[in-house]
Amino acid sequence: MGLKIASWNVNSVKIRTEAVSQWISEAQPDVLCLQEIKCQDNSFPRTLFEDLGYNIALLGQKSYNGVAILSKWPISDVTLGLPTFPEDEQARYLEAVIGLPDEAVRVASIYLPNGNPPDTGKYEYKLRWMDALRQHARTLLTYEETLVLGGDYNVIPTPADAANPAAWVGDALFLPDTRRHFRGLLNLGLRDALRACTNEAGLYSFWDYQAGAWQRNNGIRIDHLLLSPEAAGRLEASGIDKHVRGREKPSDHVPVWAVLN
DNA sequence: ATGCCGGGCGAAGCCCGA
Repeated sequence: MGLKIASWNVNSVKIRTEAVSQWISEAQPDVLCLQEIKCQDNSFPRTLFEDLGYNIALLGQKSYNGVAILSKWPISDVTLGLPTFPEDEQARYLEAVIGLPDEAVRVASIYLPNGNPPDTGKYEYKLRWMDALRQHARTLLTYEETLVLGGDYNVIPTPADAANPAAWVGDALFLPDTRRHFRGLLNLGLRDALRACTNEAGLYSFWDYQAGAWQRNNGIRIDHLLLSPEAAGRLEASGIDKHVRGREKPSDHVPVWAVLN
């Protein structure tokens, strides 16, 4: 069977309760990292997901951001926010240990800042956040655990990850500094799960609501699962559930997933 | 196309996302 770990920016969990429960019922992930839940912990639809058989860890925030981890297995050792960025005021990082019957797997749900427009403090914040993530990931890797850092990285890693890369030149998702910081994560020894399985172009995880981006398949791949060497050695498959974007009231992102043996 | 759609908030219109 394997351990299925997924990540999905749902763009408001309250609006997306039906879509999320439908996908969960079909895809049956063991662990699901959610981003942009856009609600405080006390208004998260907790019982809905508990009834589907999930334990829940939350770092909510009013109106914006907010991350969650759902797990069929027990959750412990929850970390709220990046330990390397304690003054961060935005709910963008949640980490927990998933207790499988005979092992533990560490998982993080990440909502990396967008960073636009690039000539502002928003971009400085993005790069600072990426520095803090790299610093923390370096520590996590010393544990030599099965580790999955899943989330909306707001990074287009390469031109092959955009339908129209020229349109993203100068954008905070694709600037050389952004891509350099992302490579910094990979160069720690983390592996992009999807790219460990395929070099195929045309695989996207986000399509803008505007300008018929979905209808034209004008997408970008910005949601990623980064794996420690221990996790990468167990990787059986990885994919993107593109069809979810074509449903009623979709998020602009779709679920990405990996299966470990 | 530095906002065309679609969220939140809160009850009109602005802030935000990528």
